[in-house]
Amino acid sequence: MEQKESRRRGRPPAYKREEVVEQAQRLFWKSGPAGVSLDELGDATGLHKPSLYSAFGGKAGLYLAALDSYIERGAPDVQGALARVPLRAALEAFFEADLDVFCGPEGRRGCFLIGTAIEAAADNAAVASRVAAVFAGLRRTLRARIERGVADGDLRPDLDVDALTEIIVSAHIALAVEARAGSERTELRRRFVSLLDFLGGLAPLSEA
Amino acid sequence: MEQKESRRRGRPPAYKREEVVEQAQRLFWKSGPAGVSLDELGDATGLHKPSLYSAFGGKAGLYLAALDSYIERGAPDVQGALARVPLRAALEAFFEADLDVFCGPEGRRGCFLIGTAIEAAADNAAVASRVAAVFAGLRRTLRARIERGVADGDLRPDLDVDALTEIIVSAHIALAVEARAGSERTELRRRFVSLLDFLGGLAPLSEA
DNA sequence: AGCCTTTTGTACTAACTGGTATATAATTCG
DNA sequence: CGAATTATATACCAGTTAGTACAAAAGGCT
Repeated sequence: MEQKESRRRGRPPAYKREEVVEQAQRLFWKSGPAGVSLDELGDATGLHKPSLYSAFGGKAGLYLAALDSYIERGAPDVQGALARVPLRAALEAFFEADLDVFCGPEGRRGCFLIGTAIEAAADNAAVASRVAAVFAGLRRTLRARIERGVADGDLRPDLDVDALTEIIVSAHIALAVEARAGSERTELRRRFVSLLDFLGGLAPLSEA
Repeated sequence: MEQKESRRRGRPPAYKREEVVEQAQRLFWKSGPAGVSLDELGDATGLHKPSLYSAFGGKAGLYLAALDSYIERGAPDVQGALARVPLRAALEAFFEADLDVFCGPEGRRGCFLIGTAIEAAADNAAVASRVAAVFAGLRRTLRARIERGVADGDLRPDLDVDALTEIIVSAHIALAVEARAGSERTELRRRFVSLLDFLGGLAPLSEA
């Protein structure tokens, strides 16, 4: 049995860690890790620098926390979207979930990972390994879903699953980049629908 | 007849503008606009800050010059690659030209425009409009080449040219992002070959 | 030569950078 | 209550930032 952690000694923190991370993530997302200062982060989170420093070990640590939060909670819900059937509905939901995040209420800011982590990955091994892991995981998940589509009879069995996976991954990345570049959500939706129509047209993904 | 510009009065500049822009571009490419200081730019270009300032009007102007230089001279030679026949060879050359730039001798730094301009586009209208123009031009060029492929008999005439164009553009963007994220050139080549095989497999792009 | 124009190099500034020392406030434990 | 512990807030630091003032240099023009 796990017993509830006995209350910590000393003065209790005046902030909730997740809220701080969330605000920091918003700033990093908008301006990139290099474009945000500790002062701005302090203003936005309400924390003063010493608290930020003791809680996260500095700007790099705070950015890493924001990245982990994105990976665990903020990123598009791939699993949920891909649970749908048939395959076409799953992929449509996948791309729509992308746009929910990339063109959400905060504006057209693209993907936090693709947009900022790649900037930071060059000189931060911890970031680089997370980026690699996320891409690898996405490929694995998509390929598994497409293979299930073949098993379900949603897809012609003679198509190259790896190539199809790459097409979907590439479209995902391109959506993130073009959202960030300012494309309208409706325009981006038009594109992935056109892609799915194309794939469906040459090897119909059946409706059952 | 144009007569040679009479030599300017005053002390002649001790630098060549293009060389300065080239060095600045190298730095911006590696670390992003926000990650480079005027001091670093001064060191790398050999220019002192007042010269940089009078020639480009500050960091933003220098970045814009680097971006324009990339668009005009540094970016992959799309026209040259797409001049080949048949269509498959043209697209192969197009992606190979991408990799020449994205994974060139300077390392895996991706696409200058996709990697850095998107960071800067958010708060710089001049950058945003260039990014939009480049993407639009690339789409136009690719679509025209694919249409020619249909006319040449390289491609089944019933396929959706717009969707095909988007697949190629998406692959181009994804190559840039993944190169930046650290993927090996051979791995990236494997991907676009697999994509072209896939497209060729379902609607053979004839060899003649 | 001597004047004009333009670039160069040094030195400077005021603001900002990430990070920290220190004193104080809030809480638990005894 | 008082001691121990943890967090907060202010003030500070040394280094860096983008940008500038100014005098000297280098060329053309007459």
